[in-house]
Amino acid sequence: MEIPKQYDPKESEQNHYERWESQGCFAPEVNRDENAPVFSIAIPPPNVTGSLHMGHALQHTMMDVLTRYKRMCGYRTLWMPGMDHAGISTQLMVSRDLKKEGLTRHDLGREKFIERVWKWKAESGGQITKQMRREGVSVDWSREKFTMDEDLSRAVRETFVLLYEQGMIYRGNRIVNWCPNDQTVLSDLEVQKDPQPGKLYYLRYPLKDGSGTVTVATTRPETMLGDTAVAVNPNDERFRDLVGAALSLPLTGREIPIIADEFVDVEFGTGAVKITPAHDPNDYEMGVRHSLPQIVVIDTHAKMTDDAGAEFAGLDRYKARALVIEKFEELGLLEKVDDYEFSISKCERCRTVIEPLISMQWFLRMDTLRVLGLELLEGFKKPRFVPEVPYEKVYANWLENLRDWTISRQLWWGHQIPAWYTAEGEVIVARSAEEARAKAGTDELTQDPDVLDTWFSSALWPFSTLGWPDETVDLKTFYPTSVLVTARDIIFLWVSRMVMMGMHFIGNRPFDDVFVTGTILDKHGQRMSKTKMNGVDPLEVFDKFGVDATRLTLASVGASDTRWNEKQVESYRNFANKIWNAARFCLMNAEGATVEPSWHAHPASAERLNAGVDEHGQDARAASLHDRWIDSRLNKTARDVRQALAEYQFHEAVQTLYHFFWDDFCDWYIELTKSEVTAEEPSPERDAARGRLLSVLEQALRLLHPFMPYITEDLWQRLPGVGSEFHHPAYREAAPTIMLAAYPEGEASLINEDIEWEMQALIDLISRVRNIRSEMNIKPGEPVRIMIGAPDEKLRAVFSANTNQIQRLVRASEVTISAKLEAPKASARAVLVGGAEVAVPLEGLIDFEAERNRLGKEKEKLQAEATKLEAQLANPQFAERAPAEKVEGIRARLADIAQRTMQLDQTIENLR
RNA sequence: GCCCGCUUGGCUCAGUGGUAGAGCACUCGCUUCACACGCGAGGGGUCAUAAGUUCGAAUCUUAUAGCGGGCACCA
Repeated sequence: MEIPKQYDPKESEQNHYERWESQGCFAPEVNRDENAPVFSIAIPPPNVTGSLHMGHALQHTMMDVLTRYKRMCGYRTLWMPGMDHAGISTQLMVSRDLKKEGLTRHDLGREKFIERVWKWKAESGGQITKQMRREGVSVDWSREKFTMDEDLSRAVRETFVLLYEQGMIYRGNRIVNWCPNDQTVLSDLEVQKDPQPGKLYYLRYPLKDGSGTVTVATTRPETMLGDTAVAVNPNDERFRDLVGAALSLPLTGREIPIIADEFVDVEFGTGAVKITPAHDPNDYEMGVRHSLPQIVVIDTHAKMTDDAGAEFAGLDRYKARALVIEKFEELGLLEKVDDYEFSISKCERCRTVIEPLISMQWFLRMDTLRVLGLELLEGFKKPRFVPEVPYEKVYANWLENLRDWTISRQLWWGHQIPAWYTAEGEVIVARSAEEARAKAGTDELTQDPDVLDTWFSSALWPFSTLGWPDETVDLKTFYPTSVLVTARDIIFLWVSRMVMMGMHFIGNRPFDDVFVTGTILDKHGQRMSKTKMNGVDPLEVFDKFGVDATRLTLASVGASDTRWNEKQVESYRNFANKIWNAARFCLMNAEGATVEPSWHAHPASAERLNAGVDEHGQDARAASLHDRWIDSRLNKTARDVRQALAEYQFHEAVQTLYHFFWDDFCDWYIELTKSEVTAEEPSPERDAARGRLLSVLEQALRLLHPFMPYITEDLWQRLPGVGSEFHHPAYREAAPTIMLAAYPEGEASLINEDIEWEMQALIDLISRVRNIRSEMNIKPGEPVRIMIGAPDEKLRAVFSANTNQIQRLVRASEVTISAKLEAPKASARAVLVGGAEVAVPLEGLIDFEAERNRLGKEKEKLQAEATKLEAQLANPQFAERAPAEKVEGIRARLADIAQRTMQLDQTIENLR
């Protein structure tokens, strides 16, 4: 069999995904066990306009690891894919295309425009789904959803109608965040505060009676044209006598009162605040409290209205600002202008400065909904946030302070609000136009032109995708989902809303756990963003290092933020290559052997392997130390990986697998089994060793598969003897694939600490001798004799059973083992565990002084440790209060050090 | 302003109340019949600073500094 020396990720990435998908391996129906436990994930639907970025790749990797792992464990597994219609983004993107043709959406009209958007979606939308296939995600594409699909739209209308009927949705004239560029209202969460240097203007308002002026401070002088009061704190001595007095508002000739309100901060500015109820959220509230009139002076295009006065009408808000200041200066009413840094609200999408406006919009009342979320959290600890700190607190805190949600948007692309108006202005909310006409008793209806906030439909995602409002099998089976994997920036925008909607409509949480991933930063620690152009394209990383290596890198990010480090991907690329070459070795020596499906699950295997050391080497088939050792290590690895994944410790799982495969399997097991496996002549022993090697590899590939789907499948398919009988029992009928193989159990009975201790003694021996070779500058090809002294009988047995291996791994010509070491004076020595010693006779090669120094250094190290331990032991309170096992451990360690030190002393003395 | 997180070898990061870990980088030696994307052997950190709790703290508490993030109605 020809296998190249270097792993080519592209080839295996091309060869398996299509087969997995077309054979239905991703669909839960592949599982034929009716009683199988269920695992489900709803993907955070990417925007239809989007393309794959690191954040997606990160989340998708984690979700895929979990999904593939659970599937291999026999769960009925559904990872639901889909996309979000992304109202504003998509509308803007299509509008931009139109602009190139010199058109606006208004030229086309609503219907044609929407047709155009659908056309765009069919042609170039959803690029990301192709890119996701490259990632290897095991989502069930046969169930793919889009938030604007008819069934999901129906769910949206249903929820809207129900919420309206329940009095939770209302329409009202409120102050809202308005984007003058996008020409739509935005929710609080779509607005970003940007700190900016600006000016604080101090304006004088004359008292009507001419007895003086009151100075107010403002960052937005143009809004003074809409002022309807000046407010002071009722406890402010300075203004006590002025409350109730009238001011003459400059430039307008209007008369406005001075009112008292607790809200006013005595410390800030002058202590007197101008109140513009129509153009500031706080002023709006205060206006409502004091029944102040609302004068609209800025329109939806951020231009001044006629009510701003003839001089200002039609001016842009910033031009108006300059003019207001100019006028105040002329009138001698501009007291001063200070430099001032403050936060300005901007549209998250287009960065235009938000204009607070009073506008008729639809709102969703949050008072009862947020209580549902809080009760679920406080009463049932659901969802469980991982990591719990800080997200649970942040989430709870946000729910506590939640305000009503502005759900209408002045867009065309989205779910049009299912509300109709009669000629008389009566509001009819219905599931369809027919229902509305029936309810209204007339055909003369106009539907509300607005659409719903994109996040409204996203909030329904975990159940709308499963068929709600119908009571489908999918809904019953897969809701609540098992876990939500997401970035922290949409905890409020999305996570909390899914919880509230899920509780309200299904009466149950949408997911058990929320795993919040870290963020991948650029190498300077900055967030990756389009505007900064500092993003790393995952597809380029795939091309350069392979998908599997990238996935390992991403899985290692876990829950904390990490700077992008290409070196790390490179090292995992090397790991993939290591796997490739280990398998290459196994396959090059596979003749006469096959993988045994029952190898690890065989009822007798544990018994057989733990039958005890066969000191006579009678059972050549399975009694070797390294065979039983790799078994123990493999099962411990499986156990640890399972545990790590249960706690979403992806990094831990990757580390465990990496070190098992590279250190245990490649560096030791393959090396120790090589002499058996590479024997020239066929023999039952050789073929048995080959079979064991292949079986360990096969198990290791299964362990790695959730993280590295491509290379593991590629290699697994090449193993002699693999088939559907390797599958988890739930998948026996499916065509052979590693993705349906049973995930190794991590059987406790196969984890054997005695065996691991024995193997560790062997590893130590080999390492110490190699160290001597290296330190003594013995040429790699030069054979040495080694002499081992071991008073412990068990250790002697371990070493004698492995003399061949020792010879091979340290290039020894001869290995002698005795209870007491009697080596020539001219030897380099090392002290081992259990009072054992090793000596390498080096006639003529050894510099006695250098060797004494080398041993002296080792002794110093031991002494330093002993000093610390003794001090600890000498403390009477330590012996008294520390747990007995700790004290015992330290005593034992000290005894060991004492023995080694004594042996070192003797050795050093002998070298004189 | 309030809240939170981070600060561990040159770099990127794990970790933990009881003898400091990995990968990369570095040093030395190797084309040893799976792999130079490799093999073997090494060097390197008083775990930001200070005080406290404890028999014992890098790990818990508090304060400080630097960095990062979230929230907030300061005109």
